[in-house]
Amino acid sequence: MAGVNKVILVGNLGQDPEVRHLEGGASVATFSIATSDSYTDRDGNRQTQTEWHNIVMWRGLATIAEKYLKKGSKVYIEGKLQYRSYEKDGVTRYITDIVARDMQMLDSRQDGQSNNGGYVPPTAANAPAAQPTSTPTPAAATPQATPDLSGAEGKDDLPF
Amino acid sequence: MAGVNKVILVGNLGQDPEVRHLEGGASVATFSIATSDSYTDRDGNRQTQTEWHNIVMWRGLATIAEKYLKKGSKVYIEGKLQYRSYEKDGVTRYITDIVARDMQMLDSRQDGQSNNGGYVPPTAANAPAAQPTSTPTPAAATPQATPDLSGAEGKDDLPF
Amino acid sequence: MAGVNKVILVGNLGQDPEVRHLEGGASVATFSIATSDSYTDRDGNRQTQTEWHNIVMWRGLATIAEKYLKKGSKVYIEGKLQYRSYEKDGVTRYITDIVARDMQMLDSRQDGQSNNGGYVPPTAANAPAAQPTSTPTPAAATPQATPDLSGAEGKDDLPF
Amino acid sequence: MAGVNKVILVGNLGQDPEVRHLEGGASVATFSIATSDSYTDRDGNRQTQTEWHNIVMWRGLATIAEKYLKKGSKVYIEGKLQYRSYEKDGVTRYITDIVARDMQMLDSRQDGQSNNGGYVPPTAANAPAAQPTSTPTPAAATPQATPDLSGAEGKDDLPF
DNA sequence: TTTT
DNA sequence: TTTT
Repeated sequence: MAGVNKVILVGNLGQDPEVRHLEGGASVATFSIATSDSYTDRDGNRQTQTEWHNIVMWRGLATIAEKYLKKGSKVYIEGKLQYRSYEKDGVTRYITDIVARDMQMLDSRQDGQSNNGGYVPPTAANAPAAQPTSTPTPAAATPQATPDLSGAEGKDDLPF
Repeated sequence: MAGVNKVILVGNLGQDPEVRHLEGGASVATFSIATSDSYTDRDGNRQTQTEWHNIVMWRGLATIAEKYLKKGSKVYIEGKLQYRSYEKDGVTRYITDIVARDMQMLDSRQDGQSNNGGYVPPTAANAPAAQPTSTPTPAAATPQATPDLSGAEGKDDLPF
Repeated sequence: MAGVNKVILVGNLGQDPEVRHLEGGASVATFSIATSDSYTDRDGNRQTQTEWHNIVMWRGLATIAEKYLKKGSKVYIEGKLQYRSYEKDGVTRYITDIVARDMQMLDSRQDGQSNNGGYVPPTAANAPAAQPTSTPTPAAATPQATPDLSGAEGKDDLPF
Repeated sequence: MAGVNKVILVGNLGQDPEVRHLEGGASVATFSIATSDSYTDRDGNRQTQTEWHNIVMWRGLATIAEKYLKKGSKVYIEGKLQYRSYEKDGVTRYITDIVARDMQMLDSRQDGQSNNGGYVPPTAANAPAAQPTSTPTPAAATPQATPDLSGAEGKDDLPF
């Protein structure tokens, strides 16, 4: 009954999002993004450490991910940490997911065009806050990640 | 057409929240909180710099602020920066607000009790996520701050 | 003597950074960046509200800003809120700055190249964490603050 | 070669910090903190989901953790995600750590006093930002977590 | 394993 | 104007 659990990432997708459409109508997108840290070690050498984060997006965000994200895309993601485990071959595996609730595409529109040769609808490509537009319909659960009512932030305010 | 505008604060209220109930039914709470920074100046002296932030809470968050926050309360606030200006005596004044969308009370219940001698209803005192419970009905505007449907996060999800 | 004062922004520069080199050897870069919020008003019309943030960068960050940022550049900025005022014509003006302590350039290198025709040194352009290299002596810190309780964000999902 | 990897948590320690003093002189504190999420399930029942986060603190932060944190303490933590793995019984185990670079104690001094009956030195108790005091010298690594140059925040600011 |  |  307490707490703040917030993750903020900016990184690039390691592969195209994998999207599953659940029975209840909800969809989930999963993919990983890399963030890198540079530092100078005790010998004065420049080192880079890369971390790969498992991202999970539900519903509206999943739809946007499916449409607009692909391997290499740079994104801003805000979400929360969620830990889960499962049994496999008698061994328990532990997984850490970042369940997104806000996402921003950080590739310039030009890049998108030059990269995939396709036309990217301005409204979508520019979509400032890629948050679920569809209602967070309580969806079918899946064994691996929990539904998020994602993308609530900001979408709601009226300026006056 | 894009962007992230996020503020995260932990500080103490400088005064009791001031709450206004608007015609449309919405309410707004305003107050300021202090955050302090310490650093050592070039003369080796310890210095503290305190910043006072204007907080604006709408609807459900305003109600919670009215009920549970008071001068001295320590809070965690997540929100966004919003700038506004108004004319007064022929001079334009500029104001910066942090419009909250999530709030956490950081005073222990014991403290509350010892401070005000009153009983704090567990359900309320414990309110884990002090987010607006009332629906973010687009509310009546005010000349000075824009309504935020604040506290949207998380409030929406159903786990399945 | 306590607190968290953190701002996270992703936006585009409204103009080239203005850099001043101070007597002591330090330099400061200032510029503004825009973040936009979209929402649907009560008439169902799509509205956008743009906020312009004053950014201040010191020392190493100022140098990087001077070299690599220009009007239109997209950046991630982490910093803190700082308020100041000054007298002008007998009127006190209030200013809100975001003093950066981390910056990330979010334009693809290709973009940079095509935009300014210049070669962007990989080490700099890629610099993952453009943080001040020079440093005011980190001083002794010690901790502690007050009560707490709360529990807000993300309170929503279920793991399966 | 770029990225943001940031975690912000507010939660309570599940046990006293475990501190190890390494040969090189550095120390590491590890402990876990809980954050909880509440939501209403489809049957209208209030549910809580708790996540346990592994926290790693180096050097100065470790020292502060050792001195001031204990089971039940409420803290604000800012850090980064770091993944590691190790072999055990022929099975590879994966661990996710949050390497802290800023920490704030959120328990009131009064609470601390009543809890442990001890006197909390004001200078220490008041320390606003519990950041590593020791220089971020790339330190001896340990098999399980990489050194963090933690405690960068604020180190650069000049108030003017 | 914590908190409320 | 708060906190420590």
